[in-house]
Amino acid sequence: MKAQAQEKLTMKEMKPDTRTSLSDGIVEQLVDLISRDVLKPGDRLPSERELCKRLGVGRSSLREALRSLAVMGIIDGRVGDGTFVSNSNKRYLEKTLQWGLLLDRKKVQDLIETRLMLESQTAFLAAQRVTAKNIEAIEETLRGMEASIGQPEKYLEFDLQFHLTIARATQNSILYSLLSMIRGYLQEWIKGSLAEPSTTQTETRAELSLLEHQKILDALQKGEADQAQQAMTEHILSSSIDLQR
Amino acid sequence: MKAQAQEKLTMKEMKPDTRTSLSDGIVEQLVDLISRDVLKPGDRLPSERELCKRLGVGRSSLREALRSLAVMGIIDGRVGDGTFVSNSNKRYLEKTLQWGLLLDRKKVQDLIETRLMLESQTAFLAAQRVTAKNIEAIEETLRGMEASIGQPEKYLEFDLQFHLTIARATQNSILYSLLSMIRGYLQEWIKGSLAEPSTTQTETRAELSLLEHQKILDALQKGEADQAQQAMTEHILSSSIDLQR
DNA sequence: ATGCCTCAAAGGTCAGACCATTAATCATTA
DNA sequence: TAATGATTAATGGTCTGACCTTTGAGGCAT
Repeated sequence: MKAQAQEKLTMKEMKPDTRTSLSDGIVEQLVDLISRDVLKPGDRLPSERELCKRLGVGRSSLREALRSLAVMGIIDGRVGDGTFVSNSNKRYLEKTLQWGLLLDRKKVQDLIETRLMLESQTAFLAAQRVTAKNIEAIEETLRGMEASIGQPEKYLEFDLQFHLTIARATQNSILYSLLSMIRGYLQEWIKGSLAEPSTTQTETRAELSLLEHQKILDALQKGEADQAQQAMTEHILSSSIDLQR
Repeated sequence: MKAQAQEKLTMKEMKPDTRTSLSDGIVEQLVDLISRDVLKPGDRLPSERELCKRLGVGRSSLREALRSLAVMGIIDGRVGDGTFVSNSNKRYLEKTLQWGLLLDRKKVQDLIETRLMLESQTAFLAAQRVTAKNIEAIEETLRGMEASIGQPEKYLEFDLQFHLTIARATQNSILYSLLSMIRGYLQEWIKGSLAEPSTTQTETRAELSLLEHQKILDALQKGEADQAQQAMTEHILSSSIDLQR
């Protein structure tokens, strides 16, 4: 039928089809509210059903809008509790970066290589920017490793935290995010090949590993960037030997 | 009621609550399909109703999953037609810049820093592994840059391809993937701040840029890894000056 | 106070319906 | 025959109302 097509269409100023999808419109409204600080981080949004009535849209559309914001890391839903504005919004990059990497077929060799690149320079940066608090946190993880020697599962976890804490010390969130993902993938792979017999004695390997970590920590404490990078490089190469196959 | 709570819970190996939301599970499945090239860019997904039946989920959940992928720029829905896999590695932000505010200065700085880390070492690796075919492709992009001087849009595109082609030359898909994403984000940001007046003459800047790129190519051709790394580092630092602010 | 129970409200999911848009098909016309 | 217009089936987009599990708060008994 197209009712308005029957009127004389004067052709003057026909809107260039500015129709945006409904849920996108909602996203825009909410982003606007948040960017104008009407909704501050930590705030709780009205319930979905409430928002539906207020915005005059169905719950599907509303939920798709919320989903968008959640993917961007702007809001965060907790079942049974409510939906909240994320404390640190702008997580969008990390989120999509994460999914993006998921798109890749993960080859262990490539992962190790990339990890070496990133983490050696991460150590360099960290040595320059590390705070007393960071050092403390790193020491904590190292103590955890010492305490859990002989328990590979636990040890690996502290190992992971050791490296991530250093990454955090660079104050570069992108870097942290990337390393976290790469190491995460490797972690899974490592666990999978834990049972396999190692060429070197596990005990000896752990002792060596501890020494290497200690060396990295030393360099960080002294703020010796080059030294930290060197120690990290050696550590990663050394610890990757068992994985190279 | 909690049926299983009534059994003797032996506490051995209780899963750390690994339950993920249903739609996130779907996202993972689809991402997996795409990453394994079962679904290639440009392909059309089965209709939503079809996917529902095949995955055994309701349409809401399915749609929320699709929404996530759409926000990330991985798929693209066209009403009345179907949903398609984005012929991608390009559409990252296109949508997102509308919601603005997502890229703050700090993040851009982090991106540049991370890019410098990755790309300098990428040049190093590429110099060792580059093939004749790679060289040819790189030369191609360089010619494109020369030809499109004075047309910032086009020039930027060839610039991007230049760097990505080098990344591809490392034969490390993870590396390529990461650089592609990082550079993609920066690209959008650069475009956004294209109109702003530059301190240096655009012409002069372009000339310099060409020289820098040529220098990198030279090093790659000669297989001089250190030299390539050095040239790349200088280039990135130089070209980032206008962005540092 | 402490712990347990109940219950209302929240987000998550489902099923079925309707709408607007699109592309393909078929019928009409010049 | 070729161009044009109408029909139609399928698609994504939206709405509704229902049910589920989880959560936190308030009341109850200990």
